[in-house]
Amino acid sequence: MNAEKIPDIIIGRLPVYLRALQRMADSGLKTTSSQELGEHVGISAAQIRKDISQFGEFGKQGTGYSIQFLLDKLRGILKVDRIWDVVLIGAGDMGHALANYQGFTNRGFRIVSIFDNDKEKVGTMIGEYKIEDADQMVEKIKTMGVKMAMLTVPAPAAQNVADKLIQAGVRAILNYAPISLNVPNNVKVQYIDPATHLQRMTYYL
Amino acid sequence: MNAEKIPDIIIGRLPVYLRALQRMADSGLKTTSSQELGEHVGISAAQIRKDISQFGEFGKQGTGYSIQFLLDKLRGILKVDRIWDVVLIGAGDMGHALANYQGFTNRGFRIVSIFDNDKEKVGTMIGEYKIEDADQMVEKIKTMGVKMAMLTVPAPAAQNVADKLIQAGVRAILNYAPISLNVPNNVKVQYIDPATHLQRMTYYL
DNA sequence: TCGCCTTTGTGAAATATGTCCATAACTATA
DNA sequence: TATAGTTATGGACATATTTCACAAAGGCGA
Repeated sequence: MNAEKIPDIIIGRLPVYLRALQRMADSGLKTTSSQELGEHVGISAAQIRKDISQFGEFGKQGTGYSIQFLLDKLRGILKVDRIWDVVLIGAGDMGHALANYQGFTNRGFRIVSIFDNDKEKVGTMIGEYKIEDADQMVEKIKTMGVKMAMLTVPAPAAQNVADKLIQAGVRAILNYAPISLNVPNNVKVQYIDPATHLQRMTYYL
Repeated sequence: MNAEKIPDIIIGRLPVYLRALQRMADSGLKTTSSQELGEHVGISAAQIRKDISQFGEFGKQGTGYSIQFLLDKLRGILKVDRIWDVVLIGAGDMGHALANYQGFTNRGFRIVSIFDNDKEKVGTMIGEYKIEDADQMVEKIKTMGVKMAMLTVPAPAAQNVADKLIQAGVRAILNYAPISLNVPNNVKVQYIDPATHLQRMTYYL
């Protein structure tokens, strides 16, 4: 119905719905149902309906959901109906992979700067980006007003860099360093650590 | 008390504890408490105690936990007290970054083969690995008996490759392709999609 | 228009997860 | 040995999340 307090776990599923709906739209479909969407993303139809109904009545009985309408609504809810500037810290292998990744732009994000503290790397190019000096990171982030960062520095440096990012005004960090970050309540962190993800599956093997 | 049926959500936290404990051990600490560990990983002490106590009485009242003992126990529970062979499918930028990543070996994993379907790439090297032909993927995986795979192919190819992996006996997939995979119940998938992770945070900005 | 089919939205019930707290166990100190 | 200070354990309690099941609404064909 309305947006009192939406649990984070629901927010976490919306990007998955969004991704699946985008694929359906791309393949020319116009409508879908909670049943069909659920089969695509591996989530029960009831849960999808409940999740969506938190934000309004977006479906039609007997018909299901208009894909384009639902896409627009979800993008609005997640605030990816705009382009977010993101900075990338760390120009190692992972930094290169992210800098070259073509999948950000049509999903609401744009890398605006890449920083590294290795003076050898500063000034060199990654694709269209010139690597900037980490010494100027805080000032530049403040100037640009960037709120999101991707962190691909070595683990021992990560907390220190995160502190600086937060000081510079960053409020959301996608952390590739294999370490838990200590951040204030008003800062969000998402963790990507392949070894951790693999370890989460071995239990079941 | 014991291992009747451990919720997946608990299994998911164990690798995080493991990672933090490993860091503590590396810095020379011998014991820790649920309180201290919780501060490191951002989880309440009560929850950590409850999680750990699912598997046995690993702590000592008044003292806390022996870091080395708890490390051993967690590794045993997660079955990362051994080395798992992993295949990497897709030799793009992300595949390169993973192939060069040094963080797998001391956390229980070893990349044993890299496959790509681009004949131009087959035979070329990534570090110490020679890229192999995807046509022979199924057979080779079967021969090696590999149970885990990392998937870094383009989204349109991912489901098809996943089907082949499963046919070859793979039971756990770390999926970097931005698409939900349809897999049988006895196969585990973990998703890594930077755009999805970023979209999970914009809601709060 | 009238049935019949489909599908949503949603309270209620069922599960699952997280927190609290009383108790017991251990350390350290005197 | 006694006492004070820590800390794990585990059961009770509180919250959160998921599933169920059904009324209501829309589509479609006769």
